[in-house]
Amino acid sequence: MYVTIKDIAEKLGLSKSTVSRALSGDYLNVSQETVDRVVEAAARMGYKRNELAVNLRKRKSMAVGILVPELQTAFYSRFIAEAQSLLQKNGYRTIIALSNEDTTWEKSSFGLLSDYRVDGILISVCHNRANIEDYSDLNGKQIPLVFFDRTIEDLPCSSVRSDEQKAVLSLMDHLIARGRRRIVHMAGPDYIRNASDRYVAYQSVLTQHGLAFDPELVVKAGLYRPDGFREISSLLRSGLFFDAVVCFNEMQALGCIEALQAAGIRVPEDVSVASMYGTEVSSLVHPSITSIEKSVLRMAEEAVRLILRQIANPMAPPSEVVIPSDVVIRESS
Amino acid sequence: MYVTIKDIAEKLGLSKSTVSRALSGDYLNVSQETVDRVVEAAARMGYKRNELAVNLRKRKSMAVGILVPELQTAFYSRFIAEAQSLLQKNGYRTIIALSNEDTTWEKSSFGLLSDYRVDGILISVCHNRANIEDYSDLNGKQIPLVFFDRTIEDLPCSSVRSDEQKAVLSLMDHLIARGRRRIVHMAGPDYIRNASDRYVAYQSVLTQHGLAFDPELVVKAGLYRPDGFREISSLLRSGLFFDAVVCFNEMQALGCIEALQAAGIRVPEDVSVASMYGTEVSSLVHPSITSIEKSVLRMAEEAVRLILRQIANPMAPPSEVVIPSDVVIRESS
DNA sequence: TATTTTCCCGGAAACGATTCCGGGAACGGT
DNA sequence: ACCGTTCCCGGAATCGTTTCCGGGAAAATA
Repeated sequence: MYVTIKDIAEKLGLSKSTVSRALSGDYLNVSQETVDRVVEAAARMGYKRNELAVNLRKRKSMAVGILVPELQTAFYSRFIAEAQSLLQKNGYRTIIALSNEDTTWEKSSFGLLSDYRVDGILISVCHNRANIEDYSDLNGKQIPLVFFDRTIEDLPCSSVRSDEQKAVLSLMDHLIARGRRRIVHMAGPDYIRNASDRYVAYQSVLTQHGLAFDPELVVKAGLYRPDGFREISSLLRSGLFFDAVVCFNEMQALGCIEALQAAGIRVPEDVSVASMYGTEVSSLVHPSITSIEKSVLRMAEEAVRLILRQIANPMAPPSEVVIPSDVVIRESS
Repeated sequence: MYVTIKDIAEKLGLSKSTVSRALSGDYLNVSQETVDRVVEAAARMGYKRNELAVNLRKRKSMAVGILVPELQTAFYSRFIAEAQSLLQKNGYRTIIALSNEDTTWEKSSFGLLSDYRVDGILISVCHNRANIEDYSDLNGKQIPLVFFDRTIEDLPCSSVRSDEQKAVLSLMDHLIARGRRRIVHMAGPDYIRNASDRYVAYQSVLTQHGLAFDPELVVKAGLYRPDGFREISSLLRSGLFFDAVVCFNEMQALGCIEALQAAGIRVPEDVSVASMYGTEVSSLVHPSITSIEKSVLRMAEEAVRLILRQIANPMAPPSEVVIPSDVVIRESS
């Protein structure tokens, strides 16, 4: 079915070794004439290298995997595009795999990547994860890992994330400057590093500004639109006073705004809403949502740099890179 | 580094063959006791099958590739999720690859997939494609192909697409029922089957309803937000009268609406806007956009069904599946 | 001319699995 | 006691490639 190196060798009366050398550009050990003949024959016969065999033999693949939880969020699709193009410049190909925010899927996708013996993996962990044991398993496979965006604590791996602390700081500074005093913090799952970082920052900003910390203003919510809607609705029913909300993400913020508007509360006149990390959707909806912009490009650059370093020297100590991000003020605040 | 079948064999004093059989569940040719020993040892030693070797030996990979132009559009990310889960149910894994709407990328991604000897590929072609020759090349590789959503004409491959004709029909029926008479048709690139289908349908609907066909109402536009904005702006400047616009996609529609509103024209009171194929963004923006909903699930189902059939029997004649889609009426019309 | 170096190339062993083939042991039937 | 089955298992080939090793011929040096 496929034409192999052996076919070429037989047709040309050469050995497999020579053909392989000619094709791989080992110009020291094969005459120019032979190279020409082989290359010509290969092209004519429609030869295509079997990467499976190459990888098996070389025990590596010149490919890195990118494992993301989902693709709906523009951040991930952009990251993939950027990282892919950077990796390609360095001679690496990419295999994209999904975890669908699910532990089992994640494991199986990781399996796919390691089965194909990728030389490294860029991974953003899925949300509904119970423990980090599996990740140390993954890490135990000796395959270079770089966590990005959603990172895991206490794992001796390199990671790239955005500066959650500073992001929260800027966002809250902005709100406080607008005269807001009672700011609701919608927390995310706390095994995600980002989430805990934000929570810490939230508290420290309050004390910095001499504002009281009210635990009732901290609500744990799911990550999607209905979650935001539900939490804010129940908060409103409870009669608690608040004048601003900082959400975990855009969709949550959307739900918040809908809940507020449904209750006849004006945004941003009565209550300001802001989102950590928004995509273009933030600017499309009405009112458009004040949010933090992650620098996809820089994160991709760092992640690629780190994985390449790790591949080149697996013993290199892991490093954590933190990327600053900007707050974009829009109508909702 | 990795523990192999040979390691297990040596540790247990068995041959590689026996270990392989025990592990692959060939219970006829190996005693239960040996199976148990092998399985136990494999688990204890952390054995992981090298799929590369298996695929090399079996000459197939039990993997199918999904090649999409981009991931920003929710349609593709959803399609991938659906198709992936269906394929998994059938024992296939998936490799996702991107073309980034670029011919060169597409070729290289296709190369990646065929290098890895995937058993089949689901592909949605990229837009800025000059000719279809490359696709016949791809087809010549003897690897089963199924085109989905964006299909190519005149290629002996199976394909799955939505019913553009009927979609245009429903959308225009709706607009005409609303009293619209001069409907602008924003055309897409005509080498894409979807686009030409729509154009034909546009014309036939007009004659069906006894409306005049005005070539000036047909504008060729790019596929993104600024394109919609630009085209409608220039149309407005030209002074041509129209009371409705049917866009190629959601982003284009968004641009249209912005252009109209910028000119002080009300949507939908003065001009209705509708989009072929919208995602949730259509429902989030204000005014929300009337659009056609493609049935991602059904398309994924059909695509997977076709590729599996083609893999099982490469000689099976190609078939074209057309999937109906629904019009969702929102504020913009 | 004899010896060393250089230049190409072939043979063979890997890489890690599957699978065909055949053979020894145990077992039942005559 | 002999033969035919059945049950397990090992040996070896195979998938397509790379790469180490070594060898023969030509070229360069002594």
